[in-house]
Amino acid sequence: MDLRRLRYFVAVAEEASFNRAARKLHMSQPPLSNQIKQLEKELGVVLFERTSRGVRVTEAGELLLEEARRIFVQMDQTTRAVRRVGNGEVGRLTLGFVPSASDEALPPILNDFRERYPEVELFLREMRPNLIVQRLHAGQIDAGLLYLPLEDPALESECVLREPLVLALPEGHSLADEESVELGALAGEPFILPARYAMMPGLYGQVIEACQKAGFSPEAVQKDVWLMQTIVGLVAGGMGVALVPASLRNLRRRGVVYKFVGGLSPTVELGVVWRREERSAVLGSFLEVAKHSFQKEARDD
Amino acid sequence: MDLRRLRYFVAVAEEASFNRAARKLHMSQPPLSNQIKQLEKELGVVLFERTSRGVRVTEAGELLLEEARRIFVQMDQTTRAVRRVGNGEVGRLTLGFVPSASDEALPPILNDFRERYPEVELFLREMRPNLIVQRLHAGQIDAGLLYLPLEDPALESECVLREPLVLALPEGHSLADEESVELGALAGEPFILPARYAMMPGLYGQVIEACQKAGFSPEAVQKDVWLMQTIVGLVAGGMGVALVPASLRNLRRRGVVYKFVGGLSPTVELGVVWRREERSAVLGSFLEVAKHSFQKEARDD
DNA sequence: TAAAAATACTCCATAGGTATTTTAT
DNA sequence: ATAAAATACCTATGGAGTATTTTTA
Repeated sequence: MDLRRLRYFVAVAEEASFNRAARKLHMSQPPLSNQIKQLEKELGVVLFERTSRGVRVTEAGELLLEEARRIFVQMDQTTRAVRRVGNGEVGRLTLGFVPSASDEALPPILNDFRERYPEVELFLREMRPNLIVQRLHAGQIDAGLLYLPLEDPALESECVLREPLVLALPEGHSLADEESVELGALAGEPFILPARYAMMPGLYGQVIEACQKAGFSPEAVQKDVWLMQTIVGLVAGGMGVALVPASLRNLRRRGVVYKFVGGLSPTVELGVVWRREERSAVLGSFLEVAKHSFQKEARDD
Repeated sequence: MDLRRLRYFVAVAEEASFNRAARKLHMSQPPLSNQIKQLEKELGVVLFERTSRGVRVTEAGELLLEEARRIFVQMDQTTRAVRRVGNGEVGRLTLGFVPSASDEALPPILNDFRERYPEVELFLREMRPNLIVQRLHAGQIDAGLLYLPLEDPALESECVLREPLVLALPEGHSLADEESVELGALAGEPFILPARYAMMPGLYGQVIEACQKAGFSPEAVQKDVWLMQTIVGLVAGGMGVALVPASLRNLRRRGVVYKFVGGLSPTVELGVVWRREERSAVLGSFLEVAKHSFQKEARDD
């Protein structure tokens, strides 16, 4: 019993006439009669009482009519629902992110995403970058937000926010009054360095690279500091200097001044990461929004 | 989205492989791939992630799989239900019958019918023959049980019980001691006659006809008596004699004796009546049982 | 390279069209 | 006599088959 015949049946039943139903179905009457006859044969049941001025459904036809309508609304609802899931308009998505992401990058992404895809359930989990990678592999999160680059063939990433590194100095520091500081002037200064993770140069890599380009290796007075807040705290305590993402300036803290780095200032990229082979539609939706909101940010600069 | 494609989809999803699914569906792999592709195109949604060692449903596919299964059970239940209604195994039927029918004819019919079609709701209404005809025309009852014949082109009837007419005499009557009575001997006797209805000779017609064949017209001391019990009561009261269906002998009443009529005894037919153009399946079931139970009765004689 | 899916084509079954007949009012 | 459904026959779309190529682990 296929749906075309069921459609034909409903049309004939509703029009109480093969001719009218055929017209409504944009076909001629004979094949319609044929299809109904085949449906009746298949069911082993007479569905219509044929009279000379039309047609009337039998009791069995009455039942089939009701059920057919029910089946059609179910089919319709199913197609809609499947399309919505397929287009990533509905579903769930778990996102892991490093705390710094919530300063600048995350809020606009979340706003845009919630507006465009209100029926996607979003689960947010703050975590360390290495955990993000691990959980991505395990399929426990669908996307991550962390500092690029990332050397992992199974993962793909794209920049969401590019920001300059700025120098964080203790208030009383000798360079604290300069307008801009050359990175080379920091050779020999005690540095507070962010955490480094295997296979993920990330922020640590950018800081080291920037110093090396300026001709020196930073002297680590403290390393593997996980939270940016902590780094800034240590700077405020006079333990040393640090290179931090510019958005950290939002974190105004007594005893710390931020200085732009002279010359071609080093930058760091916060990016979204996902499993390369993952094809889920909600992820697609999320990535679309994330990339789009990056371009918007870029234009705002 | 037609059901064949949905079936194919379910098979592929369950087997997690186009090849295995094709084998299970008794078809080759390429057209199966085609059908799935067309389904995906129609929905605008990717249903499978194709890998080199098989296939895995996407999130949208997962949803479609669930819904497809639901649709299939619904289709299945619908076909079953429609078949049952179409075969007259389920439904409702209202039957009108004259009181005499409940003596002999009705009980075995009802027993057989309830046994074979336990899911047909049966409504029974005792009524006069003219009402039976009227209600049949009005569609308020589906079948009737009354004394034949019936001259009505819109109705069809069939005999369910043929019984001889017997003579009911008051106990003290001069013929009460005879073994068998010739009908001719009743000429001039005061007769109690059953009711007559327009277009329905019925019992009245048979009595008159029997007497006429015996060479006389019955002398009506009382006519248009509706209930057989009343006729027998009047006989017991000595008001006259009557010809009644043999099953009335079940009604043993003081002051009445029943005598077989000699020669070729007149008979009367109780029959089932229905609208000629009515094609309902439950009616078919009922008529089948009613006719069958008549043949059984006939064999039992 | 081996296993599975995709592509390219060929064929035929069947849905649909046209012409006509049958049926019932 | 007329209107509607059934029948007969024809055409063509599209589903299914075979052979082959592409893809990925």
